[in-house]
Amino acid sequence: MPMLTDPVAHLRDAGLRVTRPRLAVIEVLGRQPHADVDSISDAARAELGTVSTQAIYDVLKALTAVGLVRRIEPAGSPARFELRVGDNHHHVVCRSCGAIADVDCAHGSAPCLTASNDHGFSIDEAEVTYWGTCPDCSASTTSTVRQIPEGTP
Amino acid sequence: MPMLTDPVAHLRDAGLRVTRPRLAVIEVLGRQPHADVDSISDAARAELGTVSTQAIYDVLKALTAVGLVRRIEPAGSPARFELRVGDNHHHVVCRSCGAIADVDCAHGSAPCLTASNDHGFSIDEAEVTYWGTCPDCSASTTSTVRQIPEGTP
DNA sequence: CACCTTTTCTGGAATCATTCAAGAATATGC
DNA sequence: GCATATTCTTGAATGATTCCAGAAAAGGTG
Repeated sequence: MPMLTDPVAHLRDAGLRVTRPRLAVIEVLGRQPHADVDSISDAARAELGTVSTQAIYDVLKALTAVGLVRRIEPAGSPARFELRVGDNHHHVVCRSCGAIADVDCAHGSAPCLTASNDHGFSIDEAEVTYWGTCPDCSASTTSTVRQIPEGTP
Repeated sequence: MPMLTDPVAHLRDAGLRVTRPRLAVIEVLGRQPHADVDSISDAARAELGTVSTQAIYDVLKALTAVGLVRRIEPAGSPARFELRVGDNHHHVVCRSCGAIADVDCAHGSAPCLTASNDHGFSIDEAEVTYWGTCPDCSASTTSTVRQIPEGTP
């Protein structure tokens, strides 16, 4: 992962000051991709002892603005963040537990960007969200939805 | 638009009671696709005289649950709703003004659903959001950002 | 057609994520 | 080392959405 080799250098390259909260956030995102603000705060606090929620929001905004971090926001779930990796990947979101995983689009590096360039919009990005059920949730909900315990005849 | 021929029948078919707020919401969505809750409330109130915000939310939830209405939620914007049409279309969202337009995916009726079925998720829907600039915003921001009116030499 | 049950609507308050504001602390260039 | 611009802290505000309990209305039934 070229992204994590030197967070300090990456911050400097982006013209951002190197601060402890920023390094902590980057470090956390390296370990937990798709984390939400809450998880990031918790993990960062575990590392630094204390960080304000504002600082986390500000850091994420700054990192997102320079493109070091990417913000994803699946419907119905708070914003999540991931280290920006060069490749053009998308996400699968679990309908029941909200888990997110990366998915490389089947069409190579520039998937689906060829919308029938409708309505005069100039399109610069195609974001694909796959909705489904994650392995864990599939396992616990065998076929249809049945809450009745096994032993009930 | 087969969807609008008889809202009453559609409600009945879906097993929902026919109430004035529901008819109003459907009627409004027929005229303003991609409306947010606020616009829907306003338009519905203009028609019925008075409707509580709750009623609007409840109606939208009920209609969405039975599939008569589809909820879309582009990042950074409140939820928007559209009458569920059978075809599998996607949306272009304008980055500066938030305008939304429908886009038929270039791949026919089941676009991009062929994600490299990663991580064991069972995928049932692919949602594509195109991000760009709408004609109006493109026009007012000619090349770089310039607010200077045309007549200024 | 009147009645009864279920579902829906009203009004008000609560929640969650996110943002705003003003001052204190800190990183960086000279 | 110091000055200054940027970043972090604390505390409160905002906006969308949901929860709650009671009043009203819809639709099937006798």
